[in-house]
Amino acid sequence: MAPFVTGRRILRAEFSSRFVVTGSFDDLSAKLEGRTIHGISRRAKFILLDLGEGFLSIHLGMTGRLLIDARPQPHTYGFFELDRGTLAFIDPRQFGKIEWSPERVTRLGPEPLSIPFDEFFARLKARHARIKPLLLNQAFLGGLGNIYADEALHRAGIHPKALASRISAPRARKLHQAIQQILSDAIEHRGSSISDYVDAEGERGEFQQLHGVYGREGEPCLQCGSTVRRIVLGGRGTHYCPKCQR
DNA sequence: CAGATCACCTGCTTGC
DNA sequence: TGCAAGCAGGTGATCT
Repeated sequence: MAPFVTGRRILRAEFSSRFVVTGSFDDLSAKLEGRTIHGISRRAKFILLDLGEGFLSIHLGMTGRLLIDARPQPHTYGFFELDRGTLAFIDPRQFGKIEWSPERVTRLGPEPLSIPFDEFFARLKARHARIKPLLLNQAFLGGLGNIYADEALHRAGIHPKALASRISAPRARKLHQAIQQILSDAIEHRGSSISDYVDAEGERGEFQQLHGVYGREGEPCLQCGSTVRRIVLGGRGTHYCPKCQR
């Protein structure tokens, strides 16, 4: 998306969901219209448009899409007309968020792809919590979601209910590597498209075909052949191999 | 503080 | 065929 939006001016911005945009639509439009997009970046799961004196934060939630030059379609709750082209935010469930310079972006934990092992291990040791829900806690680590938490734990051979503070250094090392590997691999395959996710051009990802446990309840573990199980942990579906993950 | 439950939404799948 | 229940990639409030 960077080559498409960098240096573009926002001519018009329109919003239409009280759930996606909290506060006044007109106030947000007024903040955006006429500004130039200096750059685009990512912090955890937030897409950030750098607008000079502030930034626009876009979170895709579960079903959000941010599309370049999309055709008109239902559930479009944010629409940006640029000096060249358009951006559309589409989100059927409206769990996504569009916000102006929100505080919450500053309260996120370290980036999983750049946190050093020593810091990761120290943070683990400080927590009396089960590892799976902890990995999903965005204040602990910013950016892991349900799919990649399950996949990373599977690659590392760690049970999702393991207590974070009791994970040994060698196993923490494996987990740290597994998290970085799974994210790198997923990015290389352009993400996991289970039902809704597409990139800015509307293209689906392919990584869902390489999931080891996520969405594979009742199927054999590709490592050992045991049956993949699904439990609920912290309110989230959790997939793991009972033999590989102790 | 950990963790469970619920709530915010729509839409698809499953089971009766 | 129809309908209700269950489930979904996220996050945050509230209660125990």
